[in-house]
Amino acid sequence: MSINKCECSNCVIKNLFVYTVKDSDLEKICLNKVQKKYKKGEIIISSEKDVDILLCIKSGLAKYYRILENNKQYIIGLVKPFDIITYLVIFLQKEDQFINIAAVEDTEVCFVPIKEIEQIIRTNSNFAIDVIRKIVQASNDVIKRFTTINNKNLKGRIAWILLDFADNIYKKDIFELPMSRKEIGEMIGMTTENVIRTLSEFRKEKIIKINGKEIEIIEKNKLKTIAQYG
Amino acid sequence: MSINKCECSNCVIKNLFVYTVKDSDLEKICLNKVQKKYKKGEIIISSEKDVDILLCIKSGLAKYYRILENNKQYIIGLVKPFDIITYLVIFLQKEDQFINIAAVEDTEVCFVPIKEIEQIIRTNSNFAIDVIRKIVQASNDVIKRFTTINNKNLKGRIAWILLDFADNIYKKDIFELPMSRKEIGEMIGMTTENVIRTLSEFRKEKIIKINGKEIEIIEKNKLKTIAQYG
DNA sequence: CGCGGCTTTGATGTTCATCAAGTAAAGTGG
DNA sequence: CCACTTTACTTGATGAACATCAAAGCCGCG
Repeated sequence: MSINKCECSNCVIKNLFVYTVKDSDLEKICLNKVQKKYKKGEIIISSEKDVDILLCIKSGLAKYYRILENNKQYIIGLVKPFDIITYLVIFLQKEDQFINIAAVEDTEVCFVPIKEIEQIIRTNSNFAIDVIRKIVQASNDVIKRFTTINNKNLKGRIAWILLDFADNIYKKDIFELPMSRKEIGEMIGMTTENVIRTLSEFRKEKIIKINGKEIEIIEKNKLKTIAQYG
Repeated sequence: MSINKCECSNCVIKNLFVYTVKDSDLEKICLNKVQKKYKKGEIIISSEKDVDILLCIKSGLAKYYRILENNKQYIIGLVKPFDIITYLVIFLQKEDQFINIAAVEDTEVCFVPIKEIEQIIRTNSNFAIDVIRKIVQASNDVIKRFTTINNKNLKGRIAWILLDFADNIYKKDIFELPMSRKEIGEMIGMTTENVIRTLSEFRKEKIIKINGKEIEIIEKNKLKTIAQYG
């Protein structure tokens, strides 16, 4: 992890803060924000600490997850560049906070102290409404993913997540899987062996090509059908 | 469904609106709120309509659920008296809104137009922060439930939900199950037959007594163990 | 009184987790 | 840089957990 003050003039984050934020507020945010780099695997937010920052991804990929009693990870979702990843955790009491966030790829994030954000919420009502909107949206995304995945068999789950990577994360039909087979299993509720087995089946059926971490989707329509009816 | 203006002087809802709400705001809320009664099974919020109200349960019990492509219900959670049940849906665009809410028991709810709430959010920053806090809390509850349930086997799931009814909903170890075996299955991801089978096993092992919809928990500690390790 | 939905139990088969064992890849320390 | 260790990946065999199918009793309701 390394810390740098960032160059606000060309900051990608600015575009994120909705137009409801006044220029003067933006200045304040930018003055106090800090940019950090995390290597693949490093923990960004731990469930053991208070979350006193709003955290936005500039590049890379992160996962948010829960550690269960049996010490297994349950990956709740991924967070990609330009997402603000601590929305679902802000203003939570420390004792209620069970979510961890870690870098899945090398990741650059931008910190803004919650105090700053709270100040803007308090003085700019448009921003307050907008924050609520975004939190509700994020929460609904999670609920939708869970209810979707839980109703699919193993083939359906793998098909679904491959399409998710292709369409929502990488916007390409050929991409490097950012996570291990184990982590994929932890995200869609299946064992490592079955993740591998199912990927292999898709390869044998020539629906995808596999080269280590690289996946190429060949027959997207078949994949869609499997994702839908599987 | 029947509509009545309610008696605000003895309104249980008042106590819900956090102390951050000024008396004058409370007046405004109370002037515009409407109380409705729903019979068991009636739909309170449909995913096909914009949600323009904040909705609080005064008595009874409601479920929020998604209808999946295969036309099955997925029950995301239950909402009990004094909970505000539309937090997770407010300010969502109609096209993103997939959650339905229906009465599980005869239910009395209190409506406040979102416009009113928005007005208070805009003028009372403490209230705005408090709304965010509550939304985040509600969203975390859902995530926690999903990740917990998904990691349990069938016995563990039934044990867990029985304890949930006893400890969080009814606060008694003897209670009437508010829902059918089918609905319970739809909430914890198992078939109706297996809900019944598992309940029967618990009965045979004398962990619970069953009399139709009435459940009495006899061996709570055993149930807790099963819920934890199952 | 009869119909449809809810409940219950048993029998059967499929899906999936677990176990085992081996190969490949990626870190690690001398 | 190479031997070493660990971690990730892969395939097959086995059994357990769970869904599905079937059949019958029960209850509420028009």
